[in-house]
Amino acid sequence: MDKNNTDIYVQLLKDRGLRVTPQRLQILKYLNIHKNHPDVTTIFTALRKENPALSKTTIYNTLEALAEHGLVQVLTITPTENRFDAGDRMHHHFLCKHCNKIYDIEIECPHLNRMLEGEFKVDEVHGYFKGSCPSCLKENAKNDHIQNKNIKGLKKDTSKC
Amino acid sequence: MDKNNTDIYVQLLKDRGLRVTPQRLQILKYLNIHKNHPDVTTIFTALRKENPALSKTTIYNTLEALAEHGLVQVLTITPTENRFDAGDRMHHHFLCKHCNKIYDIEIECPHLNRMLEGEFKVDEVHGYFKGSCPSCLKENAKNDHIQNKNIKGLKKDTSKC
DNA sequence: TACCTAAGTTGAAATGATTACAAATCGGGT
DNA sequence: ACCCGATTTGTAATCATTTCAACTTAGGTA
Ligand SMILES: [Mn+2]
Ligand SMILES: [Mn+2]
Ligand SMILES: [Zn+2]
Ligand SMILES: [Zn+2]
Repeated sequence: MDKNNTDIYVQLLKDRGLRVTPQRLQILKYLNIHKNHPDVTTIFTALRKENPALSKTTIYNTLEALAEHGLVQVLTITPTENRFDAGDRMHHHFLCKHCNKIYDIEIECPHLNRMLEGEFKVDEVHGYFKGSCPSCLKENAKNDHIQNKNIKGLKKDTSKC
Repeated sequence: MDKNNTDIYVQLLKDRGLRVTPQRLQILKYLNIHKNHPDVTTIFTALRKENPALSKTTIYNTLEALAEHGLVQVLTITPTENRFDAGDRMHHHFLCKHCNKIYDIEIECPHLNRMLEGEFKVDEVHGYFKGSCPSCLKENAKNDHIQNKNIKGLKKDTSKC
């Protein structure tokens, strides 16, 4: 449960028959501590500080291996780059199209049972919302007061609950 | 209702204050006829045949404009390229990770009301499932019989209903 | 109808994410 | 300590998307 303790990550890898390497431990630990859904470049830039020899290719290779074994999730919520999340617990996500931040959304979902009339074999379930986050809405309201300049695509929501 | 009649697309554009251009009509009609969630290159390759001067940049520009006005949806279901869908009716999608096909999934979803405790302004709701489609499952079973070679990541689903 | 201009289109070049590949290194079993 | 297949690394493709400036056009106006 101690996210800073390397031993648990060693065990997670061993349990899955994956070799234990410093890079895998590094990346696994990073994702479990930083729950802000980083992209490859963000992870790379951060981890390179403690390990200057780290290669970006390793980040790609490692994330692919970890994802294949259910240790990380790949979020395809952005139109451009993949974002990553530790663990395999399904939960919903909200992407703010202004600041590009991804928020965890904890709501009930009847689709979690991962079955679709038995015809498809479902490995992953993703629930994505996109729009404007509270912080950007607030920022926009402030600017509106000063100047009549709206954030692109930011209009009043007229849907009723 | 006649997907081949250009007039309805002209009207859709005019209703939104968008200029009516042959390229926009072409793309709009294409997406309304081909409901297989194509990517930019697929659209480009297809439309180029009837209009050799068409530019890929125009596909990007047009899709962006149409998406902004709710005439098309951008699906970020694949890790690599964006896929597109006509209209703005929300529905779920299934991505087969073997053949890369995207299926429409018609199921009830309680999140369609597009509100999240009033804190976020939700513009889009996406429900994505990923796994193996019936066709690929069948194909895989056949090959398994001949040779003991499994499609990568294709394991038995043990979830109960 | 002829004209004007902002909006749209085009193609080439830049950018950025991801993949391919081959050589160097390393984990873990003997 | 040794060995070998797995992993890491750096470089060079590849591929989707964006930028940009010149050219063209849709649609409003006289
Ligand atoms: Mn998350
Ligand atoms: Mn669809
Ligand atoms: Zn935001
Ligand atoms: Zn398939």
